[in-house]
Amino acid sequence: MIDEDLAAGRHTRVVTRFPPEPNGFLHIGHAKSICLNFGIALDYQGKCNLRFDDTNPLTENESYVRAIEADVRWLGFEWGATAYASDYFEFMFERAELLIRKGLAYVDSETQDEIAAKRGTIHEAGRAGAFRDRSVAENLDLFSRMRAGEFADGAHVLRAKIDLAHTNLLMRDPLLYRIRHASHYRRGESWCIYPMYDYAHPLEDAYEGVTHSLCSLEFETHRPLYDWVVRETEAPCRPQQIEFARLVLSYTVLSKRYLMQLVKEGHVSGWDDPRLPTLAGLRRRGVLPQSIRRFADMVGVARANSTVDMGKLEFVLRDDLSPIAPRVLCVLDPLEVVVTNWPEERTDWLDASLWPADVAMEGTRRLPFGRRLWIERGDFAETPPKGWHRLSPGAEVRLRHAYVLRCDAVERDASGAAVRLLCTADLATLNAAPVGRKVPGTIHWVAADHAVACEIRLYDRLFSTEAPGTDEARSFLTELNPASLVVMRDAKIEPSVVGSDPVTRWQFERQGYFQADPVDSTPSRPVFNRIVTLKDGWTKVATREEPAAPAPRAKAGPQPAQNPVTSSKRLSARADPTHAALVARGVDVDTADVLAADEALLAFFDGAVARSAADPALVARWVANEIVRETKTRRLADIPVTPQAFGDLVKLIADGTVSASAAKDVFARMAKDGTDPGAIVADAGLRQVSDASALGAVVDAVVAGHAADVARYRAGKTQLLGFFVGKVLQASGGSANPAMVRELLLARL
RNA sequence: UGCCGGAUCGUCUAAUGGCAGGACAGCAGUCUCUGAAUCUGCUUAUCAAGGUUCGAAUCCUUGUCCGGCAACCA
Repeated sequence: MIDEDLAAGRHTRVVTRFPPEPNGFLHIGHAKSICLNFGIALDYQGKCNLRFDDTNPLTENESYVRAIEADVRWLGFEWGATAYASDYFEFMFERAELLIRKGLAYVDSETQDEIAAKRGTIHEAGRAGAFRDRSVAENLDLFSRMRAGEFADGAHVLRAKIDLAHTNLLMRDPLLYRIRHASHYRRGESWCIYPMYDYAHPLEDAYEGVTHSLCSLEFETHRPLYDWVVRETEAPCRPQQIEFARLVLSYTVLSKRYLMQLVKEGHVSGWDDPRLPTLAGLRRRGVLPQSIRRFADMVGVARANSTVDMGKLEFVLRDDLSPIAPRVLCVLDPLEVVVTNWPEERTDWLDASLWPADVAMEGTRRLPFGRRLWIERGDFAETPPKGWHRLSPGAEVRLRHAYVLRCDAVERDASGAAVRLLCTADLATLNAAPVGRKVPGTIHWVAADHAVACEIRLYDRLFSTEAPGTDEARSFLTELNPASLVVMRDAKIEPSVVGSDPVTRWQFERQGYFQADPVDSTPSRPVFNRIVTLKDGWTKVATREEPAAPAPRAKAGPQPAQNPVTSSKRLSARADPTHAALVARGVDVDTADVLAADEALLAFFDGAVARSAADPALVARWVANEIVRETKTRRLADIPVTPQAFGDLVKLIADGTVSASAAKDVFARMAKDGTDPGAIVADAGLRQVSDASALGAVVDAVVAGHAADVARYRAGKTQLLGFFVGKVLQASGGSANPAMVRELLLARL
């Protein structure tokens, strides 16, 4: 779209903007918009402004401005000077006066309720209020007194004078300004009237020379108003509003209202709670900004509402972290192991690689090994399930980077729970495979005497349902995942990690990716946040014994065939004598439905038939397809094609001078500039070639030139026929007789 | 029920009227001192019915379903 605008000369450079309102924190949905806007600017070597849409003094403040700037910078984008809508108030005011002078805006002194009542409904037109026809002079006077502070809040508003009967409610004299005696965080008391979004936003864009104003789908119905403001205020440039679908992510919420409620009511620890999808939360959790950017790229931009699977984000997180996260050992839920064949006082320092073979990084650390160890409680099972690869009585596992260990005995507490494992290490297995047997599993561990106690915060999805907040019957709070935060206060980590650069993202082997909490972690009491888990193939296997998943939801079967006679629209159309007359002339009923429904179209058809002398059925088909398409974007009268010219075109088709596909190209040009069809055909060399030997040569050339594709076709990929037809048509400049080409190809292939 | 949008694998997203492709997820296998990663292979989609066309996800018609819109919020 932008390419088109540039090509058409509508713009010479691209300017976009990201326009947050400073009344909340940015979340990953905003990140999508930021990446889009800044990304387009980067792609086209244009620029993207960061502009605060601060036109409502009641909810906005400076701290949000700072937080938002920090978030955008963190994401990795740069901009010139930060812009503020509140800097344009004077400009907006002047343009409002211009509207008043043009008779396109007026001061309305009715109450909010009266205005709402008179706006009408989707079924009824609105009614004019008592003040709609005030004189320009009176409006100007009132408006300047509004600004001067002579009136109380709500006493007057400035409204655009557009159309109270407009089918789009937003066009029914929308409010432009309201009185608000409030202190603005930047302008203080200097203004007491504030512009509304629909008025302010287009002017902000125009003021900054924005070319493409990207916003979310719900503003679609605002576009006519946006265009109206740009046009009628005679704005310095003509920005174009383009809508796209906002991001919806499963298992979380992305609405300002919900996020605010979670924070205000203390369901989370603050805007930067690592469970929140806010950029502040994601950052504190340890997420890399590049992952957010990659995720934004991955989800794409479209105009269809959709919900992106949280799993996609998690994939990017893991994928970006794996190559940069050193691997270390940390036991979350410790269970004591005594290596009975290891001397009491002896500690060996083992060299252990920080990186797996598939990561192109090098480095090792010293890992202590002693008689007492911690292993993960979950890695031991008294009665192992089928397929268990870990420790159980009598069984062996590999201790990562160390020895193969066998469990000989289990010590239990009064309740029978295991409290200590007595094990034997096979001392011949350091950096060596055990002899005569396979040890299926490897587990992580930490030497008890050198372990550092730490706190681990395990974050999971904030909600346990896929689409929280969509069930009207209950509060979204009931959908919170009670296990979204699990704190392991007694975790043990290997000593090498302590004292490292706090921004390091670690992989705790077999657990996930972690980073020290930037707020709560101290050298004496390290605290780590889990960024994301590792993919877990075992729990999947272990839980698979459940009853078989329900059959995929039944695909909507074929809908019942339309019975033409049951469609009321068609029924009435067919009762029409015009319809009957068309059918009598040979036009098929479906096409007749289309023509009979529109008088202008019918007249056009008649004109074309008269000129072409061709079969009315053929003319009707071409009118019903080609002309009707053009009328989607403009009125029939605005199409520079006369019924006569169209009749000429159909004549060319009817007598075989041009093929149907060439005729479409011809029509496209006619529709653009009204050129005579005969001239186009001559000019572009579209006269249909039906000479078998001439076409045969072209077909042979194409077949010879695409040997690989020919082989695929012969191997059964018959869909390629269309590809070959296309190639031949292309080679002939669009003049070949397609039906004949097809025949020839079929014979050759 | 007025206006405006939208509909392609389970999910997200591509395809000047010419090979329905990619990613995630899933499945199977490979490998493994991380049940991770890697590697290999596989399954799965054009909302429906008509029409136009040599050829339709794409154009036309009708219908179905979904979303948005009636704040002195943005």
